[in-house]
This record gives sequence, C-alpha cells and structure tokens, in this order.
Amino acid sequence: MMEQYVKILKEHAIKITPQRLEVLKYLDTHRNHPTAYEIYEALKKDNPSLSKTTVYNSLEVLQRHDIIHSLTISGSELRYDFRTEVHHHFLCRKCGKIIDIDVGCPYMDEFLNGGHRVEEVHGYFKGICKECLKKKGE
Amino acid sequence: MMEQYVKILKEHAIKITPQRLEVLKYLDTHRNHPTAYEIYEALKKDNPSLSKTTVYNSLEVLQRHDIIHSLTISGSELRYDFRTEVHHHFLCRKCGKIIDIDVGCPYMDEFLNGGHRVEEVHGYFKGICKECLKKKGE
DNA sequence: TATAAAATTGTAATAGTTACAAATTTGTAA
DNA sequence: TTACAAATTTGTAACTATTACAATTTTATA
Ligand SMILES: [Mn+2]
Ligand SMILES: [Mn+2]
Ligand SMILES: [Zn+2]
Ligand SMILES: [Zn+2]
Repeated sequence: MMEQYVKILKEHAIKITPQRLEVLKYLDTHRNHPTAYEIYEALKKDNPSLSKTTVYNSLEVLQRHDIIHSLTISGSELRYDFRTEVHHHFLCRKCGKIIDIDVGCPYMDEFLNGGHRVEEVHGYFKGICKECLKKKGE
Repeated sequence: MMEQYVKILKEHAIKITPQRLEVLKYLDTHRNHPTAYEIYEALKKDNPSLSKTTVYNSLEVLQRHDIIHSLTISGSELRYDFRTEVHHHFLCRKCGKIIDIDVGCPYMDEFLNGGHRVEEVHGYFKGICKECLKKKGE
C-alpha cells in the first residue's frame, strides 16, 4: 500500500518518514492540485499530531527532488501536483478548480528562448470551465 | 507628459487621479514587471503621502479594465506588466529578473482546451538567464 | 542497542495583500 | 463658479500563506 511511495523516496535517497509517505500518497490519489493547507487538513484526521510545518517541509523536499511540482497559477497560494511531465493547467474563475490540459510546450528550446536555459515550463489558462459555462446557460 | 495616461483612463471611464496616473506611467516606463511594493517605493519619493493601499487599489482598477496585467510567475508576489498582448515570461532563478519572451500561444482555442472558455494565457519559463549563464562560465 | 544526524512539532515571525472607516478629491449639475 | 454626492485616498489593522527556529522525537546505521 505504501511500498510504491517508499520506493520513490528510497530511489531519491530521502529519509523515509510516515509524514512524507502520507503527503506523497495524498498527492498521488488527489490529482486536483491541492494546497498545503488542504493536504494538512486531510492528513490531520488520521494523524492529529501532524504539524503544518511538516507538510510544508515534506512538500519542499519532494519538490527539490522533482518528485512533485508546484503551481503558481492562483497567485495567492501554491498548488501541488503529483504529475511532473510537462502539461498545462486551466483555472476556472467561477468554481476555482484547476484542470490538467494535456499539451506540451513548443518553446522549451534554449535557442527559441534567446539563449536562456529553461528548466521549468508553466502554461496557465484562466477563464470559465466547460461545466460552469453549461450551468450559466440553464 | 501625462496626457497619454489621462487619455487611457478617460477611454475606460475611470476617474482621473494623480495616483492612478503615476502608477500607470511608472508601469509604462518600467517594463521590468515590478511588484506593488517597488512601485510604491518609487512613487513615494515624489509623493510622500502616497499610501500603499492606493497603489494596490490603482493596480486593481487598471487590471480590471485590462489596461495592465499581473503575473503570478514568482509564487510569492504579484508582478505587474504594462504590456497586455499575449506574450510569455522567463524568470531567472539566479538574478531574479523577469524577461519578456515574445511568442504567442498555439493553444488558446476553446476546442483545444476541452471546451473551456480561455480568457487569459500565461506562459512562464524558469531557469537561468543568458547573462547568468555567461557569468558562471567565467 | 547506541548514537549521530535528520525530521517533526509547536509557536512565533514575516511578507504580501485586503478590509475598513475617516478625510479628501473628483465629476457633474445647478 | 459653487455645491454636492459619489468615489478615492489614506492610515491602520487584520488576514493568509509561508518560513524561522528551538526543543523533542525519530530515523538510519553500526
Ligand atoms: Mn497538473
Ligand atoms: Mn511582460
Ligand atoms: Zn468552473
Ligand atoms: Zn539571471
């Protein structure tokens, strides 16, 4: 049940702790790009002594090893993502959800970017999602 | 000197105030995507009674009328941009500067985005800029 | 099982932004 | 012009997300 997450941490030579495993598992099983606080609130149910700082620390170490990514799409809080392949995101202004947009980026090339070394690519779209558009029409 | 900014505000039926004009002028003449605080600090020199809240309010109204845009590229603070045509940005991890990348977006189409209505497009690249790469080599 | 290094916890501090009420300014119409 | 209502500015306080830090606990290793 946790073996897969243990394996990931071991591969990256990160110390195994229950908290890190839970954070990683949560992100794997909740692909809605949650905030640190949402993760904290959810994990606290099974581990009441969990500290918010630990959630932040765990997210930080996972991110540093490129096991997870963070999104700056909202502007007010970071969102976390288990998926690390390049893909884009859509933020709905109405319902607030963040949807994966499965396209790559044609501009990653160093040459296209004026000689800068590109290490991260973020494509963010904002607007009204399909479901909210439908609701408005009713 | 300020006529051009007066004109912009008038076209959008926004009340003309010296503070709004100064904020708008600052963004037009400083294309480095400054923060609200940087704008505030700069404008305070000529107007010591300027309030930080006024800077935020001015940025908000300009943004609401699509006269300026804001960027969430850094994750910790908003950056403001006088340019409103679609273009992308590169954030250098080393020196912190944010550079315009003049490419458009091939994915704005509603169809390509699964039926969601796209109203904003942000393309953010992060890495090491050309100048910092050069320095490192020396 | 002992131990050093690293992680967790709880709390406090920080930073960016927003809320709010009082004072001032703006646009408009008499 | 002047008068006035509506909107804006100001200063301060509140709020939220995140980070700093020291004490306690846990982990990995021998
Ligand atoms: Mn995603
Ligand atoms: Mn720009
Ligand atoms: Zn929606
Ligand atoms: Zn640089």
